[in-house]
Amino acid sequence: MTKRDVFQAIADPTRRAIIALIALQAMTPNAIAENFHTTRQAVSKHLRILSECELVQSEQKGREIYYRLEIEKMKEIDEWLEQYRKIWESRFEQLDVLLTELKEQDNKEKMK
Amino acid sequence: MTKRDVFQAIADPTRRAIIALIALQAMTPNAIAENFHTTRQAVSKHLRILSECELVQSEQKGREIYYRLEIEKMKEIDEWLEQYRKIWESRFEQLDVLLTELKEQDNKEKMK
DNA sequence: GTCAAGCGCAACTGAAAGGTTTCGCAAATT
DNA sequence: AATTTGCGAAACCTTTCAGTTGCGCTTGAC
Repeated sequence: MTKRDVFQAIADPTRRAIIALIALQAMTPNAIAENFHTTRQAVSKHLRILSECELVQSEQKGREIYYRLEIEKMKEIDEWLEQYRKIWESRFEQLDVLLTELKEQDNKEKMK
Repeated sequence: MTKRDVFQAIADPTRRAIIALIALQAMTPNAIAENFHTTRQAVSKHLRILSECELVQSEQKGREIYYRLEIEKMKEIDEWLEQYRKIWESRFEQLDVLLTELKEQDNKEKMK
């Protein structure tokens, strides 16, 4: 019900571990819980939070429920990061220009 | 003192706004607070959290303290995202292959 | 039909988070 | 020297969160 946030979802280390776990193949809550030192219910709660922000989707198979990562949603984080990537890339370019200039200067020195 | 996490730091929307604000130029707590509907003290608390995980660095100038974004630290998020970026890029390639095949098939149809 | 397995949901608990208010300190202003 | 300004830290309050326990529902096995 509460509007969940992707950033809030990935804030918890257990949830990031769950994401990593189901990234390649869908898993059931029990199977996920076996990988941690928590109960199935705790995992279930995390899965609910991940579902609410659409980072995860579930599919019922008999009495089992498989959860899989909605990788598209991860792009949202990537998009947010993009603005800062631009900054550090531009700084790197500036550094690169600086290094190139220094190199050229150094070469001129050697030519003398 | 408490070991802070970058992911926890960016979980709060106010902190993300602060990050965006000081990304291009360092600012004082008061100047930052003017942009939000909170007190300087609240901003100060956020800055402390951002400092603890080294996302932000401060520099004293007289009685003012300027906070600037440590953009290098943002790469940590990018690195975490990298593993998932690989996944969605590989899926895109697979889709691309599929589309190409469909196109070729379509061309063959037209040749008839 | 009976029983076990696999779940989600609700209630409870302790800890942490975000915000406000108050205080004290240091640097600039007068 | 006295005052103002800019700040962090501590105390406090309220809300949220992560985890446990207990319960009830549905599905599959016997």
